[in-house]
Order: sequence, then structure tokens, then C-alpha cells
Amino acid sequence: MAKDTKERILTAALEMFSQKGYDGTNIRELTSSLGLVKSALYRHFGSKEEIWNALLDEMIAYYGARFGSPERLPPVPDSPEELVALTMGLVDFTIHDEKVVMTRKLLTIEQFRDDRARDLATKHFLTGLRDMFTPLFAGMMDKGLLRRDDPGMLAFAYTAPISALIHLCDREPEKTDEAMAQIEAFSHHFLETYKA
Amino acid sequence: MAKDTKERILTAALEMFSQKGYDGTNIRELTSSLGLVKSALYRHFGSKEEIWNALLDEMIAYYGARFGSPERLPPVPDSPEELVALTMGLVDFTIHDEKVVMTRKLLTIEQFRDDRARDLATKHFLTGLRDMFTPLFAGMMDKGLLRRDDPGMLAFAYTAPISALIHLCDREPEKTDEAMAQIEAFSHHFLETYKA
DNA sequence: GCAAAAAGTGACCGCTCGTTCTCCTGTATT
DNA sequence: AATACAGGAGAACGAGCGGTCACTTTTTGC
Repeated sequence: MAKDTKERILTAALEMFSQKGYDGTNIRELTSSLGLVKSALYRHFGSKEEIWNALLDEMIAYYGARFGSPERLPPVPDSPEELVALTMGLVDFTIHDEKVVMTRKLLTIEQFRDDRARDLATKHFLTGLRDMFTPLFAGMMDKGLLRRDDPGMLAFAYTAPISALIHLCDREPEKTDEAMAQIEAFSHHFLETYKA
Repeated sequence: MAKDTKERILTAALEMFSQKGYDGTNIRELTSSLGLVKSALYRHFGSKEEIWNALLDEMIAYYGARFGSPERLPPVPDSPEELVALTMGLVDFTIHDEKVVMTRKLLTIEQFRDDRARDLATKHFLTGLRDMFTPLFAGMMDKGLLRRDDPGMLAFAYTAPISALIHLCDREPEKTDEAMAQIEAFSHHFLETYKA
């Protein structure tokens, strides 16, 4: 219960910041949730803001490693059903993975207070998914699974509504099942609309 | 400089809360921006939280008056161009009206801290626009301007991407022109896709 | 024109915040 | 066994917070 304290602090900070915001979180509560006394925290971080910055570093690095690199792209689906399955798998992960949910909530809450959070928020909420699906849709057009169209526009039209429903799940978790069903229905509708 | 102090406090509170969040706002700064001393505020509101609740009451009432009633619906367009024009008019208003922008930012920031903010956020960000465009699209289908389809699904597919770009403008105002152009392009693409 | 009520002032209170300081303890190194 | 050191404990700090109070000024109603 010593060496990994720094990481445990970051984990607890992500949880508290995402629930109460940076300003709403206090060091006493944060450390006592780890069975520590507040002064012990200052052996690992120089200040509250240093925790915030370390957390952002981690989130940026995690996002880059997981979604940033082109080689991490999923394979181009061979059928419409495969795209639906791929979508639902991604959505299921992103909605149920605690760390990802907390990251999204934190970015939502703090996007107007910190420039780096702002930039990462735009990636998470808008450009990230779009840039991921653009080459996918281009590939599906090449395979004759989708009608010829602007792949970037299609990716935007596809991912933005899904992203809106993911936000709904963050906001009202009790509607998760309903939202998942809506996403699946939307995915089918989209494919029906744009089929070759 | 006396009777309207209560309203001036609410206006200043909306501005500060939307920028720094509820926790990040302090009464001294809020009142001094109005040329008052903090104790004067307590003639009008019993506590900081009472300001917050009054603000939410106002936002809920404003939303209900402006978007909540069915008779406030815009007329069904007579042509695709008219829908684009209607959309761009709405977007232009919602992006440039200071009070609306601040309300949206505030709801974004505080949606996880307050249940009423959470509910209003869902209306602002998801269901409100969708419910507004559903009868519009149904009407356009009746007029033969759109192919027969599920109007609610179309409204969702239309408004969610637009909403995502409105959020982008809130987050990165310097991208407003770009976002407006994207919305217009998306609107045209949507109409081309779903034309009868 | 005057009394009463409303609005504004400035000093002050208790509390909590982030942070610091000194001391203690367990562990690893030589 | 002695030493060094990292990690934690606990008291204390100054500052800033939301909120109160007694008092003065302004506005209002008769």
C-alpha cells in the first residue's frame, strides 16, 4: 500500500472530478476515500492542479493510444449486419467501461475551464468517431455495400446521432437500454437509407 | 438602481455560473460586478443555492414558453430550400443569442449535479429539436417533399448532427463560421438523401 | 412632509479550503 | 546493527468562502 499510491490517487481523482467537478472536489475527501490523510497526498503531487494536469496527460495519452492511430482502425465490414455489430460493440464498450464514462463526464464538465480539456472534448464528442468511420464507409462504398457518396459526410451523419445517445446514457443511465435500442434502430435505418 | 436588482443578479449569475460553474462562482465577485457589496444580495436571495434554483426556474419557464408549446411550431416548409432557410435561421439564433448560449453552457456544466438541470439538458440537447422537427417532416412527407419514412427517426437523424455542431460552437466559438457552413452542407445533403 | 419599509453598507463570524510543517514509522541498503 | 529515506500522520496556517448583523441611506405610501 505504498508504491501504487500515485496511481490510486489519479483513479480516485478521475472518479471525484467526474462526479463533482474540479472545484467541487476537495483534497480531504479525495484522500480519505483512499484511507489516507490529506497531507500524504502532497508526497505524490505538488498541488491539486498538478493532479488535474497529470489526469489530463493520462486521458490524452489513453485516447491517442486507443483511437488516435490509423492502424487501430477496425476492418471494413463485409456486410451491413457487420457494421451494425461493430457499432453496437463499440457503443457497448464506451457506455459500460467505467473509466471511459468518467473521462467523458469530466470532459463535459470541465471543457470550458481548460483548453486541453476543450480540445480533447471535441475529439471525444465529434471528430474522433467521424474520423474513425470515414475510411470505413469509403471502404464499404468500394465493396458496393453503400451507395457512392461523401464518406466524411456519411460518417458525420452516422456518428453524431449515436454520440448524442451516448451522452444521454451518461446523463441518464437508467435510459441505457432504451438508448442502445435506439442506436441499433438508427443504425439499421441508416444502412437502409444509404444502401447501394 | 433598485427595483430590478433581483433580475440583474440573476443575469449576472447566469453569466458567471455558465463560465465558472456553480462551485467556481463566489458571491463577492458576483455582486461586485453589479456595483454592490455581497451582503446586499441577501436582501433578494436567501442563499447562493436559492439563486441557482431561481435561475433554473427561469430557464425552465423560458424553454417551455419558447419551445414547449405545439402552437409555437414553425409552419411546414413548402420547399426543401425553405427547410434549409428555417434551419439556418434557428441555428443562427441559438448560436448567437447570448442568453441561450449561456443557458446551454450552464446545463452542460451542471447536468450531473442537479436533477432539474439534467432533465432540461436532455430537452435542450436531444428531445427538444427532435420533437420540433418530427411534425415538420411529417408535413413535408404529406406535401410530397420528402419520401415516406418514420418522421421521428428522420427528425432525430437531422437534428442530432446539427446539435453536435452547436455544441462545437459553444466549445470553440472561433469555429462558428465553419460550423454554420457544415450545418448548411449537412442540411442540403440530408434533403438530397430523403427527397421524395 | 413624514413615517415605514426596502435596499445597500461594512464589519464580522464560523467554517472549509489547499497547503505546509514537524514528527513518526516501516523498509531497504550497506 | 546502523543509516538513510520514502511514505504517512496530525496539527496548524492563512486565505477565501457563504452567510449574519447592526446600522445608514433611499424609496415609497399616505
